[in-house]
Amino acid sequence: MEVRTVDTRQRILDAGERLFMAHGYEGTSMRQITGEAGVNLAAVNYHFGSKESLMQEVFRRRLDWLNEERMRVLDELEAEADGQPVKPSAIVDAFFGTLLRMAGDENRGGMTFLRLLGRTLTEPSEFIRAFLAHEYQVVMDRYKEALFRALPEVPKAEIVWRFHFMLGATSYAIAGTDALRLVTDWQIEAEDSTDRLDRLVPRLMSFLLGGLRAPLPQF
Amino acid sequence: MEVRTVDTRQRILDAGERLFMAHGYEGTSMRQITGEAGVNLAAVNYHFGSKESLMQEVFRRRLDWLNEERMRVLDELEAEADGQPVKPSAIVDAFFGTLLRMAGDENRGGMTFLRLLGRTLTEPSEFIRAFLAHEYQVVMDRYKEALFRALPEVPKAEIVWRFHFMLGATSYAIAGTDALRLVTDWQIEAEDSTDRLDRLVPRLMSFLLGGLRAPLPQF
DNA sequence: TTATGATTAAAACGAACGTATGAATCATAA
DNA sequence: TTATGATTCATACGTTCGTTTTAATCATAA
Repeated sequence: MEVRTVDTRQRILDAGERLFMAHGYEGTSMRQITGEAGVNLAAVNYHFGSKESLMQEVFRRRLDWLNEERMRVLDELEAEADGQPVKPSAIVDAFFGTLLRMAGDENRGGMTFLRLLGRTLTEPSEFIRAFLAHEYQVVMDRYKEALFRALPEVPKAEIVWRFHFMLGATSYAIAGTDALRLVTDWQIEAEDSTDRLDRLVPRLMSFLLGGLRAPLPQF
Repeated sequence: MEVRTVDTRQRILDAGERLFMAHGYEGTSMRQITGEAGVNLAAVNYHFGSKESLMQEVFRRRLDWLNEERMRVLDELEAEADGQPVKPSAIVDAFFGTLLRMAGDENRGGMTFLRLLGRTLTEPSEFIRAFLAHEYQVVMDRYKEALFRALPEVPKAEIVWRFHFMLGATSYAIAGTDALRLVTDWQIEAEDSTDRLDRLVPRLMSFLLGGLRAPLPQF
């Protein structure tokens, strides 16, 4: 628990976060990580035990705060609502807005972690899916229940699907700052990256709410 | 160009498609692929040259048809419209509906390819991103232009963003038949897989159109 | 039937992987 | 100052990776 230790752990976590984001879990080697972190190759196994454990720690460091924050905000909303259902827009903002606003906070991983999370949600190795499922379970259930109460006229299965679609749109919007160039070329280049994030939140929120409240499909 | 050759190539492509879908590009080894295909290890390099080229061929085999079909459908729609803008719902269906309906056709890769595509869009290795960008460029531009004309009152940048969000929701909906269990547990289990797909298309379409036509965000 | 080119097969290549080891170095408390 | 436990370091281990090589086998045309 000395200065150097904390520093080394931190440097490894930071490098891992960035490299896993850029090249994926399998595509990143321990030598890349320790190289970028400027520490010895053996440091990862000494401090974290294994590459898998490092990956988990990279996520835990950020998700613990995020999930607590999501719980806290929803608690607040439900307290304010005083028994009444919380507005859908407030629920969506509490879940996705909180996530997106993380990207503005470099101390919480900023864009890097957000993009890592986005890409990991669609490329889960077995061990990472199990880990994420476990970390997310409780929060997910709370938010689903809140949406059920907020939209009593919408079938629950439909809400679950739309939650899923919202997750996808958000993951992709985050993960794909590069893939974005696949869809667009020039239209968005003008905005710099912080400006882009500021505008992304309301843009995405409008889209998500529009989708959530769309007319029900006719089978 | 004999029977055995064609068969070997096909078996490798099928195995590669399935394994890349399940474990990602980096997470799949040539020995897994040739093992599952029941061919010799050297067959991949003989027939495709390298692992990267195999990956590209796995995509090309499906995307060529998909992109042609998307072009054909949009051509038809614009011919019918006879100079007038095509309805947004028709454009969305031509792009995303065509994609989703591929999943019902086992001869075109079915769910397997669709999920591979979905996950690859968020985990692109450099070489794969370049390849997809090249394959998609022309089709994307056509559809963007069609949407610009269909929604003249919406700023172009906004349309591009929303196209991007729609891509994300769709990718995730496809790729995440497993990750889905992260969000839901029981609600959807009841439906079997073909039934699920039949219902997914209208569900997703409602969501996408709701998002596309949502009120513009206030900055 | 034999010659030829295409394909398959077995084996090996060097490189890179994640991990483990044991000695050197550090910070700290006695 | 010395002893002790924590950390860093260089190095090596055994595996697995994608690829290459060389020989065997196949199908086909002369």
